[in-house]
Amino acid sequence: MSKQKIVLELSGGCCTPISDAALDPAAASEGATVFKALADPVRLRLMSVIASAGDEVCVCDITPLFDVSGPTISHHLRVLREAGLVDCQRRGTWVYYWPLPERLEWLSTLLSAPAATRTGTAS
Amino acid sequence: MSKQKIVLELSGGCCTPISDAALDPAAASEGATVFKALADPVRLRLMSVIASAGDEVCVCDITPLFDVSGPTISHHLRVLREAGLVDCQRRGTWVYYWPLPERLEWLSTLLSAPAATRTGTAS
DNA sequence: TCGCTGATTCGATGACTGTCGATGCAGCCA
DNA sequence: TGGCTGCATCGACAGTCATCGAATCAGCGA
Repeated sequence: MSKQKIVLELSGGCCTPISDAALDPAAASEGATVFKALADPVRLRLMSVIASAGDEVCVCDITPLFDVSGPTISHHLRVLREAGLVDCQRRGTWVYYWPLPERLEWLSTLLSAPAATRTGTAS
Repeated sequence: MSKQKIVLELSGGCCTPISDAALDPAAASEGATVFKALADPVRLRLMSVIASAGDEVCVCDITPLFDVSGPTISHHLRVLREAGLVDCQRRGTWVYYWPLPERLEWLSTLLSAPAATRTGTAS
């Protein structure tokens, strides 16, 4: 749970018709949403901080690492949360965040073999 | 640097300071740029079409697959090109695009183990 | 209960981005 | 050479996003 191994392989198929192997628009839209969540330096670092911690991280430990205001951090964390990349829980005064690795794995799959997602991408 | 199979581990240690394992801002900025290039449904499908073809693809074969105008396709292709995800060459009347897998591999690395990039990109 | 701290939400704003039509450039063919 | 086709670039515009300060909510301790 706090440690996982990811093995991925790039596939370089050579004979599949492009219109057949390509991502369908629905999967592309969902994928783009998740990529968009990581398409910001602050959010990418946030994700990195949370993921590399291996365990849950308190917001109060995250905020001082960045040069933006608290509300901005909160906004970015929400984007990551809505993208399914992290989840959080309030415990007393503090709020803790932890990564959801499945989503990252799904992204890796999308990157390595876009065609593979055609058969099952229902969220 | 260009391996075809990637095996990585998220650091599950309980004692690593998060600020130590996290992506440095420079790497985060570069990563965000590439993610941003994929953070659009049209571009993600474009990338998928080009990557899944396994070979170079003519723009004239790409354009009819999408519901946007030619200039828009051209714009998105340029974004992918500037992100280092694809490259192109004019051959006679037509322009051909092909994928640059190294960049996708680099992204996969970033996704699987953000901390791993410290050894290569730390200032 | 009251005040304090931590985190989120709200509203506003400046900057960026996706899209289009018009235009320009490169190459082919009659 | 002149006309045609394919693709890129330009300029404009509407929509989205990152960011902030102010306000609000949740929980703790005196």
